[in-house]
Amino acid sequence: MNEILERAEKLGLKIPHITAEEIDKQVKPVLRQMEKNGIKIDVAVLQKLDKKLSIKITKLEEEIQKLAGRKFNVASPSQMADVLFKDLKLPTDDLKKTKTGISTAAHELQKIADKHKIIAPILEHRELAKLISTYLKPLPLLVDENSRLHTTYSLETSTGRLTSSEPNLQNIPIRGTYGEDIRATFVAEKGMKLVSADYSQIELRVVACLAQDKAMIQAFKNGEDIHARTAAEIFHIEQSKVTSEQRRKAKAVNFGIVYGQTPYGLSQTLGISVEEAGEYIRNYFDVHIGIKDYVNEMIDLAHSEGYVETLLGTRRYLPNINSHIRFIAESEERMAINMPVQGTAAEILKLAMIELNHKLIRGSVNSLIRGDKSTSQQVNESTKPRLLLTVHDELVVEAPEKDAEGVGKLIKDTMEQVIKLCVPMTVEVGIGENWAKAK
DNA sequence: ACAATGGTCC
DNA sequence: ACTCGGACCATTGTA
Repeated sequence: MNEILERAEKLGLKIPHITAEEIDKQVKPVLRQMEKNGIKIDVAVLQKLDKKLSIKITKLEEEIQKLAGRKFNVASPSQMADVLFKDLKLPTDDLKKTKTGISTAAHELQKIADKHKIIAPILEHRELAKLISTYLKPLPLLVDENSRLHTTYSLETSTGRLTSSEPNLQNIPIRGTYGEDIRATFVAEKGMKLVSADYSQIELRVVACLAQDKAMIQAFKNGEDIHARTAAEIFHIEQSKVTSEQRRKAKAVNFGIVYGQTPYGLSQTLGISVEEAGEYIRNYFDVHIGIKDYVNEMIDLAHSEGYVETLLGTRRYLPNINSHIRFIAESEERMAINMPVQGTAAEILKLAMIELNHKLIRGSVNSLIRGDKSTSQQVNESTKPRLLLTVHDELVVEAPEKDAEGVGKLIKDTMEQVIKLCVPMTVEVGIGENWAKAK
C-alpha cells in the first residue's frame, strides 16, 4: 500500500481495496461494451450545419483575400504569415515566434486584432475550418446502419486517463458559436434520453485531499464557490466583493495549480504581466500551505525515487527529472505535480464506471424506481439503460425516457459514493434528448 | 512518411 | 531564452 493511501486510511476515509492494475482489468470489458453500444448522431442536422458553414467559409476566404490584396492559401500558416507580416507589415513585436517564423495562432492574432480589419475574418475562418474538417465532414462517414458512432477507448496514457480515437469523442465541441449546435447532434434513440453526469471540480477536490490543504478542504465541505474564494484570497478582498473578472483570473490560478503553475505560464494564459501573475501565485501559496507542501513533496519524491504515483498506485516514472538541462527537469517536475492528481481522478471515474455498469446490467433501476422486480414487462436489449461515453470527469448514459430520472439518481449516487475522500465528490446530472440539453 | 503548426476537449 | 497537466486529429509543406 502506498504512502498516500496509508495516510488517507488513517483519516478514516473509505478507499476501495483495489489496485490500479485490477481497476484497469475490470474496466476493459466495460469499455468494450461502450464501444459496441455507440452513440447516435443526427446525420441530417450535422450535414445541414456543414452546408451552412461551408458557404460561410467560402465568403470569408474571399473577404480575407480581398483585404490581403491577393489570392493565397488561407489554411497555410506560412502563407498567412507572409501576408500579415510582409505584405501588410503588421507589427510582430508582441507575437510568439515558431521554429519557422512568426506564429499565426489565434491567441497571438488576437493581440493585433485592432491593427487591421483582416484579423477578424481570419479568426472566424479558422473556427469554421476546424469544425468542418474535424467534425462536420468526417463524423457522418463513420456512422453504422443505425447512425451510431463507435469510438475506440484505450488505457495507454502516462497518467491513467482514458483516450478515445477513431473518432475521438472526448473533444467534441461545446464552447464557441457552434459548439452547442454540434453537441446537439449527439442524440438519444426515440423513446430514450441521454443522461449526463459529471464530477464537479474533481481534480481540485482530489488535490485538496492529497495535499490535506485545510483551506481548500473547508471550502469544499462548505459547498463554497471555489473560484470566488480563491479570488478573495489572491486579491485580499472579501468574497462578496469579487468581480467576475477577478473570479476568471482566480479560476485560471486554480487550474494552474494542478499543472505545476509558473508565473510565466499564468501570465500567458491571462494576458497579464509575469509580475502580476507571480503575485497571484505567491498570495495563493500564502493561504494554501498544504498545496505548497504537496508540490514540494512530489518534486522531492520524483527526484529521490524516480517516480510518483496516484492514490491507488498507478505509477509514472520520470527518468529525466535530474537532467542538467533545466527545461527538461522542470518539465518533469510539473508532471510530478500533475500526474497524481489527474491519475487519481481517472481512477475514481473508472471505479464509478465499473460499479455503475454492474448496477445497470443487474437492472438496479427498475427495482430502485418502481420497487418491484417484476418481469411482466420484458426488458429487452434496446430499452435497457446503457453506458455510452466517458469524457474524463463525465459519463453519458442512454436510458428509456420513463427511467431517465431514476437512472440519473443512480448514476449520481454511484459516482458520489464510489470513494470517500476528505471532501464530498459532488456530481451534477442533466437529462435531455441530446447531449447539449443533457448538460 | 513525417515534422510543424494549429485547434478541439477535460 | 523560455514554460503550466493529459489527449487526438486536420492541413500544409518538406523529404
